[in-house]
Amino acid sequence: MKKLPLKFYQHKDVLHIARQLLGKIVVTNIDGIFTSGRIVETEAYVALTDKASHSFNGKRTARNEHMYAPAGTAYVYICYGMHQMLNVVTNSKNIPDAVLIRAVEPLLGIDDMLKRTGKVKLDNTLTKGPGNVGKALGINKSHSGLLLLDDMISIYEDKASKLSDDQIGASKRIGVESAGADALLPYRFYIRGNKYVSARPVR
DNA sequence: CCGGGGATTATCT
DNA sequence: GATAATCCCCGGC
Repeated sequence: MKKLPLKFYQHKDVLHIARQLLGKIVVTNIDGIFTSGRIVETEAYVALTDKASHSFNGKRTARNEHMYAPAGTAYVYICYGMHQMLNVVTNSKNIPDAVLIRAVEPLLGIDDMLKRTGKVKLDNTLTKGPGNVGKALGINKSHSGLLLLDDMISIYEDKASKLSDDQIGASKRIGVESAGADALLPYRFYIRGNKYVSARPVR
């Protein structure tokens, strides 16, 4: 396996990247512990025009600063005071497009992921939903700003698992009701039938 | 299986 | 002081 190149993240269409990230492998190497998972659900946040994005209308604060970093940077923030949310920054420097990693299918280091989450046995709740992804992979806010080509958090291409269009579903995003009309945009992507996907597709 | 509500605190106004 | 890109548990069917 090889890491996704910067060029992958520099694509101008964040929706395209959100779809292409499905099936890719996230690997973390944190405090000497390797864990990994296959991405099965993502959401795109579109620079400037998207009311659901932290960077809507060019908003820029200490929290979302890394959304303005170059493509291929990790943006990690805390949600509801406790959940560490992993995002991939795309497009180019100062264009705050990002993709939220909403769910993965656990691969390596399942025992360590169980320890981190305090769970006793593997089931679909281990890495279902963005808060659980961050917790299981050992990701926290201090990792925001790291380049995904470094070794702490990286994403690999898995040539063995190419997805066809009919394996990919789309829906409105989750938990962004306050974004008004933008909450209805079909910016959420998932692998159909995968049990780690965080919610049922909305019709 | 599904919906409601509490937990918990960084962040922004 | 209010809100939040969530999660878990509980009760009802």
